[in-house]
Amino acid sequence: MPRAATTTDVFNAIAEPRRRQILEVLARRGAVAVSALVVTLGMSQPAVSKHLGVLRKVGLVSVSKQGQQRLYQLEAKELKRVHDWAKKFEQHWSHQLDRIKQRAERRSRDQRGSSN
Amino acid sequence: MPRAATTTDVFNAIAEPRRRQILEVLARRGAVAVSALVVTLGMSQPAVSKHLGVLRKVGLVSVSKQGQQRLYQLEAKELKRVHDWAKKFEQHWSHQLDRIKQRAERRSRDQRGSSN
DNA sequence: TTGACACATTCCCATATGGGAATATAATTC
DNA sequence: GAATTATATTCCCATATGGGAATGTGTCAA
Repeated sequence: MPRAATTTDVFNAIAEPRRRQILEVLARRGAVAVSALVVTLGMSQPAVSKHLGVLRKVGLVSVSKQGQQRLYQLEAKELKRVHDWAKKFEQHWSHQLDRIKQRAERRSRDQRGSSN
Repeated sequence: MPRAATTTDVFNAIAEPRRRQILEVLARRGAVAVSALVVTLGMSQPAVSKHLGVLRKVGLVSVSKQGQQRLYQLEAKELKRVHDWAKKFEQHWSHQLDRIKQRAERRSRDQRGSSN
């Protein structure tokens, strides 16, 4: 079995850094035309269109026509799914950070006065 | 340029559903041996080992030896990066949900009494 | 030493990729 | 209609994939 298609789901779609970049631009600027993305990202137009196609297939962006332009817009609710998934692990990373902090504190305490 | 390697970063690593599953199991059960994962996930042992290799390369898990077993453990701080990235878009999805709610409320208000 | 076990690695293959180049399509202007 | 502009699609290719099968490696036990 080969790697799953990038259009399989949000997780596969956002694996590509260029596509994450596109989402970030859309988040900042609202509805953006393809040509504007081409300029902003310094990519070829076909490359941008293909990435947008992937993002669209997984529901991360939506399009609307305006004259001969296509305005792409972020559909953030799909990103909430990523957020929610990662959030499951929240207590784990905060616990681990706690442990690191505790160890650091213990070390500095031990250094200040090992005779205590 | 082909697709980036799965070991490139956390985003590429978690694109694979099996690997997300593995992380979830590790989150629930702490330090887990490979053979236990094989049973739990119903995958072949080489498949599990390969996925663990990917997760390890991007720092999502760590290993420790115990006899002939290898115990794998979640390193959650790398997942925090995913969480933080997605969180950037938080206001977007909550705003969008707000707009949906507002529209729904307006509809029901209009239906209850268009004469008001 | 010889097995037996736990795990990692290698070899294989069908398949999807991202990007460039070229081309197609659609809307606008003249 | 013809030329122009904005975008999408197609064709190409080097490359990485996930899984199965087979094999390698390290550790324990007798």
